[in-house]
Amino acid sequence: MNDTRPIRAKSGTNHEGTSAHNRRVMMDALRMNGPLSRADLARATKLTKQTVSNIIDELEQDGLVTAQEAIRKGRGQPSTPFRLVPEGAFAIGLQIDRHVSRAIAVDLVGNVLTRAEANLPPGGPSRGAAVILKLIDKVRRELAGLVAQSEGRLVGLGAAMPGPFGVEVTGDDPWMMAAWQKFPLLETLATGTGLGVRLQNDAAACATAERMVGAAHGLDHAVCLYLGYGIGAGLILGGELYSGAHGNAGEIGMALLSASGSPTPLEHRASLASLYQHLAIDPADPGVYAMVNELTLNNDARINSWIEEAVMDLRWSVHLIESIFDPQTVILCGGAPEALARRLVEAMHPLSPSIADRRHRVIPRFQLGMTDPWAVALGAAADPISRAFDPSFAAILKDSP
Amino acid sequence: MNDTRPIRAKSGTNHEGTSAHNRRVMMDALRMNGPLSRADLARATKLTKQTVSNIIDELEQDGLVTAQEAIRKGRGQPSTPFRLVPEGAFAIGLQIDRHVSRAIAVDLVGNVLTRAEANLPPGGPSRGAAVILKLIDKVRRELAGLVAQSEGRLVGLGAAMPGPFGVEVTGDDPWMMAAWQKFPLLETLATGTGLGVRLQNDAAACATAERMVGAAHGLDHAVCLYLGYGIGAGLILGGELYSGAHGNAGEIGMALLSASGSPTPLEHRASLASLYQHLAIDPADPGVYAMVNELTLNNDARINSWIEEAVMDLRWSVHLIESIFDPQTVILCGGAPEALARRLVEAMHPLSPSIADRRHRVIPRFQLGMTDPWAVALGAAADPISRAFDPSFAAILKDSP
DNA sequence: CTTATTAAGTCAATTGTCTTGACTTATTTG
DNA sequence: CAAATAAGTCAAGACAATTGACTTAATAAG
Repeated sequence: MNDTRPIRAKSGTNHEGTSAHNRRVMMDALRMNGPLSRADLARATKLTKQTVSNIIDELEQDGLVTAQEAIRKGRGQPSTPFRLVPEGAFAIGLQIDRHVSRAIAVDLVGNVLTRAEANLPPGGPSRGAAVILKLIDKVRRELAGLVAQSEGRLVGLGAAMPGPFGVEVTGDDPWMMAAWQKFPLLETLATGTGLGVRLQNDAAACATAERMVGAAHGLDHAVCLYLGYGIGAGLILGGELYSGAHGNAGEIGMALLSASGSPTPLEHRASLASLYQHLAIDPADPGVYAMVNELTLNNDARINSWIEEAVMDLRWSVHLIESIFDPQTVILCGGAPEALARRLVEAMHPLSPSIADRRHRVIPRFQLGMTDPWAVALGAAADPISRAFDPSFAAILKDSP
Repeated sequence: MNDTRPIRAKSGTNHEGTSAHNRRVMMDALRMNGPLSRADLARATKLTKQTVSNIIDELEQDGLVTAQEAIRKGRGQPSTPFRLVPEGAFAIGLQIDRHVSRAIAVDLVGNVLTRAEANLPPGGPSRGAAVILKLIDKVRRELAGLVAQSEGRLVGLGAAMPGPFGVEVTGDDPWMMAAWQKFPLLETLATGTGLGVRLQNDAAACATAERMVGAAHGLDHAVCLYLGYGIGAGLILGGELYSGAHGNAGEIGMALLSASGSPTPLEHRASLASLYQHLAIDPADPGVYAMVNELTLNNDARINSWIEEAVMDLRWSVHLIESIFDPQTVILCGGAPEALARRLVEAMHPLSPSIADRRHRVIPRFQLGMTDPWAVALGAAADPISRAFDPSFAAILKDSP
């Protein structure tokens, strides 16, 4: 019996896993509910007062939470609410887009401290990598200037770029995304910055941002429809970001709009790329965002006709997402100019009847999320924070670090 | 500060959570890899030999694992492999279909011990509930006759029926599924049997079955396309069944086949319902399964024309699933007669090019799973087993029981 | 054939973390 | 001012994993 096949198994856990989880649960409770007393935390987490006291002491010593003024609220000893300390941790987020890269520094609660962007030189990573590293360094030094000892509290670097990953790019590739795909980005960033690095696609990053500080805050099942140069979905399933087997979950842009005839990917119709084509403008022009915004505000006829078309496809997408994921809400977020995004969300009503038409619904089926060119970078930065502090199955297991 | 709003938080954990998790991890490792020695388990789970020894002792005492003969494999003391004891636990599965109900008893490793089916009287649950309870009781007593003390080892009752749940049924409803939807099924089953009961839709049940003993065994990301009277998808995401916010995730049958024009739900074209309509036969006839099977084997022209149409829609579905979920594989399973399912899987090739075309792929993109009218009942029974013994985040937390 | 080496598994003590129950503190109510 | 109530602490205890030395049983090497 030459038994060399690897044994596959989930990892076990031990006391430290327990403790790590409980710490995360405390932080999560404070993030979701605002300041809470130790007694509140004990009730909410089903741990004992004593355990909570010990953990809160630890977190306070680590500079992650702090006590507020005691509150009298009836009989009994006044309670001492604790809250998260924003300066308790920082993370850097990096967005690599087709012709621009953005870096951002955020704190524990998602405040943006500093940010910077740079145009990416043509030619892909061969020259772009250096630009990116410089950009990260700039943001990092600015952060260090703003906050003493920020370096020691940097929990990681999150990167986001358009997906899909691990697939040969076929067809035209004006922005050298194929080259970026092949480039050892994670290694370059890790060695270049000395930080832990993770990569996700831009839709997933947006979902992470919406979950930390946006419309998906506190929701365990939400889908973010990211309308950017392409279109994708970021999936919050069961309280965690879902990435699929190869990090490509949510690539709804590839979904085909009909089963027969000449199948058109959603992306060819509902995406900024299709809008640019419709308007016959150059997407590489740095002024497109403002231009589209203004055209939208001016009720431009070509924009309107595109919206009319796109809305049909977006309604279809929302219906599809609701049927397949059964989420609490669908959020439109990401790279579209704000005025356009608003118009789209308005124009979507009425939505197609779906399984999501529930009688006692309180959260809207479809809503507008962040419309900010920085949303992806913010989400990229939110990822390391989330990995470091949010409760998750993986964090309990022994093989996570 | 009248603070009566509920505080939402994840629950903490303690020693028992740790221990429960580690027990589950052991069982899971044995299920996935076959018999393993304590030393193997220690390496695989990253726990110490000593811890593994203790846990295995416990599991052995509980009758869940047992030692096999020692194996000499080189230097050193021979190892003693342990394996799961099938008779260590049992569960009952119940399928409520449109005109028939099936009950099944399975053991810890998914062996079917006994099963029975009964036609459901017309009129929905008012008369059907009694039939179902009698059916469960029959299977339960047969199980007790086969295995001494099976009652004490029954971990629960799993029920499966067509979804979606919590939605008004509109349109025609020949099988009173609306009445079943409103009926307090869980309560009736729980009080009628004294067992813990959970409900899922039939596609989810199939996925659970495929994961325990079928094509999804050992996979963490798999989607089961369930072709039955309707069509749905059972989702294994991140190693666990995903049900969405309201238990309706995977209702792909409602997905629309085109974004514009007159949108047709997938279900209207790719489902046995559509086949029956195409063949102009009565789906309530208990002989349909055999009839369709025979027609398929006889290369019937009407079947072939339906297949030709359906395959286009199924290709679209697989492409959609791959784009959105990025799974390791897609499995066709469930209620279609075996010959038909085989023909469909063959006819699906070549699949539409998708993100799932990876260079070093070993698991097929699309494959045939269980084609057995009992698959849904089996999956229903697998669910309590999985809940009782598989590692999961929920099992670690304090509020799970 | 003897000894070294290797690996599986056990024993007993230790450590880390949560729990328990009694106690202290601070406030409101009557 | 005493009783009631709630927050929070203290110290001991319980539980489960870890540690390191030890035992057992096999093969390999000289």
